[in-house]
Amino acid sequence: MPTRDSAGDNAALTNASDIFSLIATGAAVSRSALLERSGLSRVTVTQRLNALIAADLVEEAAKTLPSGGRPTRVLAVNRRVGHVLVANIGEAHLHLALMSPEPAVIAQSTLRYEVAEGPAATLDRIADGFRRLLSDTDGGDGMLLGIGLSLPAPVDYKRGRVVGPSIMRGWDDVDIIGPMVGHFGVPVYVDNDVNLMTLYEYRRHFHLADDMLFIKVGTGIGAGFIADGKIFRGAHGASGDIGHIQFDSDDPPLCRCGKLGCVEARAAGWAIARDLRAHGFKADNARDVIALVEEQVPEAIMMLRKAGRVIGEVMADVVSILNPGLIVVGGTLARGGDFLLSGIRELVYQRCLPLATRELNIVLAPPQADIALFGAGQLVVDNVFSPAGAANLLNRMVSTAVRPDRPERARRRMGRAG
Amino acid sequence: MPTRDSAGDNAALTNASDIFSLIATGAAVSRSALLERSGLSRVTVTQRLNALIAADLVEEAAKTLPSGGRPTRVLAVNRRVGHVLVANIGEAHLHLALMSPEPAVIAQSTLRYEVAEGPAATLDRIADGFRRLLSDTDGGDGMLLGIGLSLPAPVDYKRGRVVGPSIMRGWDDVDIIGPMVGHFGVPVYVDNDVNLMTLYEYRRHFHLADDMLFIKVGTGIGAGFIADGKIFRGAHGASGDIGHIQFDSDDPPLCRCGKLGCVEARAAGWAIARDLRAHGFKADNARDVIALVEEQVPEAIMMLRKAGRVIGEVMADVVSILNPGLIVVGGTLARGGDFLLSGIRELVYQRCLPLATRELNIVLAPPQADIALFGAGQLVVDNVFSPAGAANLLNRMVSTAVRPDRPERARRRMGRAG
DNA sequence: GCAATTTTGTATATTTTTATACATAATTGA
DNA sequence: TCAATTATGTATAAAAATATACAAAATTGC
Repeated sequence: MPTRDSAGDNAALTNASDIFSLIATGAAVSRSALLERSGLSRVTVTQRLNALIAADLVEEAAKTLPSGGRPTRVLAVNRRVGHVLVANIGEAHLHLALMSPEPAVIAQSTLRYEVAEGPAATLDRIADGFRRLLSDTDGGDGMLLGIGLSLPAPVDYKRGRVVGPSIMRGWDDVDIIGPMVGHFGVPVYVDNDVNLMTLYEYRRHFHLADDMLFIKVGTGIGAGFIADGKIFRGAHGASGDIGHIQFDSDDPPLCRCGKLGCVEARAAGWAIARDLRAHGFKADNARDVIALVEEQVPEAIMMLRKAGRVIGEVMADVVSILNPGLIVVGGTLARGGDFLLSGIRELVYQRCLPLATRELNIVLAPPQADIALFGAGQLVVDNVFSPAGAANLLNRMVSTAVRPDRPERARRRMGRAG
Repeated sequence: MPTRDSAGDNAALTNASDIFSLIATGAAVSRSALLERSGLSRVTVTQRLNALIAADLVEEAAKTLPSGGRPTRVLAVNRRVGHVLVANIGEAHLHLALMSPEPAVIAQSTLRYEVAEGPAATLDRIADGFRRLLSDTDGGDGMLLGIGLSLPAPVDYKRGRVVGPSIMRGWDDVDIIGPMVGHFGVPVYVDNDVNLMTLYEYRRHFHLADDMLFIKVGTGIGAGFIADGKIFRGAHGASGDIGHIQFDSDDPPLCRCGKLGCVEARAAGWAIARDLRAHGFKADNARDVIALVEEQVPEAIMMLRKAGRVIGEVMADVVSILNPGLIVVGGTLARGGDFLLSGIRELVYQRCLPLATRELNIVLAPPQADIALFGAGQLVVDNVFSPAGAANLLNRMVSTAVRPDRPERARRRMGRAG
């Protein structure tokens, strides 16, 4: 049986991971909520909470909640408990960031690269960039909690690998997690960029809903889905591939995937840009299309409205299949606002039975940059603060003796209870 | 602090609900697995397990597993621990059954009724029928664990109510659970029949898969979906409504729902029967269609193949959206075998990208009657044996002092350990 | 036939948790 | 102003769980 003092405090700390997780995930932010959610006795909750407070992992917020008697003290994870590293791997850029657990950007950098460099070299550049971010910020507060990577390709989440040929040439079935864990020795998570956008929109803006369908309409078209509060990924990480659903029409356009009549070939940014070029306009991508719409160019507006109806057509099928209560539309073309949304709504309300649509909300995502990057941060935090992740994290903390920075006077403020 | 003996045994029993749940759900069926899954110490596991064995809730199977040393003893819930009551409410029949927890039928009965009788009268008839089943079998072993009801309409599972106008006229937003709980005082679960079919097919035949899409092709067409081992129901219980997805064609047929061109209007049993009648054949429903197919009537075969392609068309969209690893086709028309399946496969493999289909299995459900009824039984058992359900169940058992029947000599075989 | 291995049984000391109790703090409303 | 209410703090006895240890059972393989 280990003697008291440092080893004893460490045992108390690792024993408190369940309380830490409840606070860190927001599932319980007061002593009474901890009592209720943990199933432990009041004395044990106090003992474990005191261990977390003594270690500066948890703090009592200045905020209290009125209760009719003594006010309830709100608890929160110390924001200096640690940080996460995230990267959004695009087709031409690597966007890296060091973030606090909110997640909020502490520092960031953007590197140009080419897919042809291949995954090994790219992951090394990302690792180098991460190290530079850490050294530039003097290592940030506390410890590195984990790393998140976003990719514009289908990802088998469990295996942490890109699945199938995709625009990320050379990345198919490549181990991404292994090298990154080798570099930093922390948990690493990889996911598809639309899934990460979906996660972030949900957690930041729509977390009160049980489920949410997110449609990303930009250069390409994709969807992410939250079911019972969690991302739904499908058997191989390829769910939400609505851009390549085809439907018949006269003279169906050829898609980049090689099939005829795909939704993407009709309504994606690149397809609208193509049609605008055919009308003599200068447009290469979704951003150019939106610029023309914002200039009130009638042809651009007409094509965006038409794209809305095409997207609405496939949305109607999705609504029949998934029965979502909320649809959020984001991505570059979403900046077209009601020009896009009205077409989506028209087809969805026209095609679906009333049962599926009478309580369905279709809204635009709030404008914000780098959503996939923030989604990667959110993914890391969600995993690291989960019950299993918290146990692992506290074990890591006691074994490396790294605690959040804390002034001398605060050290060991609380003795062991009971 | 309660004194020992009866009260002490009861506390030991309710304290053992977590162990009971692990065994009952099959998550752990040996002492070492219980040790690993419960997180408790070996002595505590033994103490709680002994309490369950003493109460005849759990038994050591004759079966053992070789381990290289002393063989591992397999544990199982005593099948006399209790029973469940289930009802499949159809459009013209009520099919009731008393089942053991496997679930397996102990006794059953079928009653004719009319939807127009309304929910209150119908639920009373079901309650009467349930009481008759109980009295005919002398109450069955142990206690009544719970009740499950299957309905051919969208069901908001959390609220236990039919949602929206449906073929169950008069049932919209009616409280079904309340009256049934009032009658029997046990947990009651209500779900859509296709969801229950999906659950049963999954748990009985395909439980090793992470996800499964089930298509019921009969009089109507509907789908159920298992994601991460659980039924996915959508925001209002209306997911899987693929029968009313429309797609364009010349002269689209009118559906029963009032829209034009629905999948159901083209490929459901009633639609094929309509087309066969137009060709002079005598056919009213899916069963009649299959009878003609089994007689090798060319027109019936041609229409079934065509229905397969229509269903395949919509399945292709579903595959793009959900990325399932497995599709199971059931319902009356599934008895058409490859006449139906070949069309489904043709369109799915043709329409979807290789990533979505290269590891996709499309199979027929094994032929079995009353799948929705068994699904209702499975739903009850899954809930009652869950960690929370098991805690509730053991509390109910100690408060009513009802235990599985047990001979005198086996009583209190094990004293309290430690 | 027997040693090694793995599972299961039982006992006891130590640690942890819970139950119970008394007390203080900080509102809230009459 | 003060009693009532709710949250939080602290202490102690009792109960539960864990760690540790020794032993027996039932294979398995040489």
